[in-house]
Amino acid sequence: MATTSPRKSASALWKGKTKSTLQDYEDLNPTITYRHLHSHNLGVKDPLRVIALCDSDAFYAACEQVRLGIDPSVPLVVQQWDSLIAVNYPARKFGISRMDRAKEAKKRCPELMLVHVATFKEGEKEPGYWENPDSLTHKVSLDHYRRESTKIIQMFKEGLPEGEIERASIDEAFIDFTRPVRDEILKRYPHLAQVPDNAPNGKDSPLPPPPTQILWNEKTTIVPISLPPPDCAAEGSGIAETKVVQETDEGEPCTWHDVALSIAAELMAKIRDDIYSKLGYTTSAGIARNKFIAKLAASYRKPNSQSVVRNAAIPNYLRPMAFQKIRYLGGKLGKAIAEEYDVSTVGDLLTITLEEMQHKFGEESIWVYEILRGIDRSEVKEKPSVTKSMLASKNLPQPIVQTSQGHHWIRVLAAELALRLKEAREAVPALWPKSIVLHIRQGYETSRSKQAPFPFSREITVDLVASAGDKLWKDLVGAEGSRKTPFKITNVQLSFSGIESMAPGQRSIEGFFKDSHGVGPSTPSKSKRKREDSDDESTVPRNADSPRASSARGDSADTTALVASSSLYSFVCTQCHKRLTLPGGVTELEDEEIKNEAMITLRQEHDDWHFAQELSRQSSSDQPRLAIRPPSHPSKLANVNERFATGGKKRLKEKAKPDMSDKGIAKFFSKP
DNA sequence: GTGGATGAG
DNA sequence: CGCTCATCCAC
Repeated sequence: MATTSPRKSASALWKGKTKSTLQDYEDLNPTITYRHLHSHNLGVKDPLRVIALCDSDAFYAACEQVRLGIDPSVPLVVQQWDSLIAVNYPARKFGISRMDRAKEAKKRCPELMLVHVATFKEGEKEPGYWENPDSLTHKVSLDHYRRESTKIIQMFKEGLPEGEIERASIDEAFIDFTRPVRDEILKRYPHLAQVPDNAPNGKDSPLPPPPTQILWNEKTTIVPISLPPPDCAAEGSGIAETKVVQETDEGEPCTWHDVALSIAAELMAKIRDDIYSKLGYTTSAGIARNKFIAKLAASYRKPNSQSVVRNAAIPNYLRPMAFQKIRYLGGKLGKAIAEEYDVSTVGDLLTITLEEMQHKFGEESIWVYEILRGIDRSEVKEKPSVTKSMLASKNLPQPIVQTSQGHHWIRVLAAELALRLKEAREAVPALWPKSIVLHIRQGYETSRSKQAPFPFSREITVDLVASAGDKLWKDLVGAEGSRKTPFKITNVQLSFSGIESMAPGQRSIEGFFKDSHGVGPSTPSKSKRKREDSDDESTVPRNADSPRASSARGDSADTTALVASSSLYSFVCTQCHKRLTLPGGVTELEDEEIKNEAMITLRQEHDDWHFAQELSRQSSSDQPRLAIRPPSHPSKLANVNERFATGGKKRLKEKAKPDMSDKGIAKFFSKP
């Protein structure tokens, strides 16, 4: 095979090595063949792979500066209560940092502009920028920043229809330039499209020599090969201005991969320019062969800049770096490694053989081993545009001691969740959280939580969410309250989980009775079976199989109509002609009010069901991409490790696990 | 499915 | 610091 597996070569190479040599980095200078260039599916093994990480400079501060139309040169910070959550670059010149209090900052720079984040307060449906937000009564909202972030991501996608985009956080995205860059290479060097007749090995012949000089984008910094950066995390460390043309750096010949990097740099610069002119945000980007290096490169020079790390520059770039700064090594695992070998830099760890590391930290250490050598095979993978959960959380400077205060905060949190879900539905139709969860933390104790199914509803109101939250609150705190145990709640979190676009026939009226009126437990099997029966039939709503369908009146704006029979709590849907009846457990109740309420709910939920189905039908024809794209996998570390552990292609076998359960790396990613 | 722990930004 | 989000795992 022309494409040699880096994994194989790395592990084969390392038997018994005690000192790192240039050979360690053979992966960094692969031979590139016509097959490589012409192939479309090499993925992470593509030797011409080019990845960028682009992040917004002092994002929250920039959002406020843009929102308020402030001149970008004025020092500005975003505050949350008394502390700072974002400091723009002009303000940093005054020595202001995120750890400062608002008072300190103002003292350092009297002209400083302080903007408080938007907050929710009880009774308001939307967050606002109030005069005197108080942490005792308000809750911060990051909504505006989320929306601005979405705009930026959208511009990446529009500017690069061929590139894969992965939103990494609210202010960062990875971009896979491999495909657009390859297209451009073939356009600029058309002779590469044809394998020459005299090529010794056909498609597996190496490409002809690349150009000896590269015209780097003028706004791009090229990380030098020989001279390692003064500090790995040299954020804004005044590095000399770059030249318009960089010749082959220090005699290191250009490669086709360098050509690829330079094209990516042009594309990246163009998009960043666009983002600035259209949205007003400056960004910093890193461009390199994989996500890991791209991420480091992005902070090589900030703000409003971009940096390229050529493969040849990687060894010296990584060697002096404190490895605990590397993503996923910042926690317990990094600490354990540091202590085990009593070292701190990447260079220190290069002397550790793969076998040694795996013996100590398990099979999966191959991931760390390769990262240290500039290898990172994680993919740039678009994440689902909506997150699977939504959390609104509030720390209570003044602990809650009675339940009435609980209801207050739940209402505030519910308002936020309701708004966010509503907004999310603007993008993805028929979104529905399967559960609602309430977490509380008391003092030092570990937090407890309760969850419950959340009914589908077309209209997400504060009341709906708050009442669900209140029930959970009663479950959690009610016991304590009634026992008259004093409680001090220091944190409250309300969240939606299991958010998905509604699949038809999912949820009906069950939750209403069970949760609102306590009917469920007494007649659980009965009401449950009823529900399922009606669902099963609802799955084929087009079939007008109800004998009484003709009695339905079709002239209403509603899709359903009540049957005028007072003894029977049922109705026939005008759309699917299906009769829906209240569960037995409910009709046996005395309370007319509840039964009427139940009818309304039943009808509303049935309408909602049709509504959701309609929407999901539209969306599936609107966005065929979703069906065509490969399924998104959990990604990240676990899967990367999985692939390594199994040789790159096969599924993970059961047997791999016992080995590392004991002292393996695995335990550092979970609880001890 | 639930509930807790951990980590990143 | 305070807040949001994701993943993993034991139960």
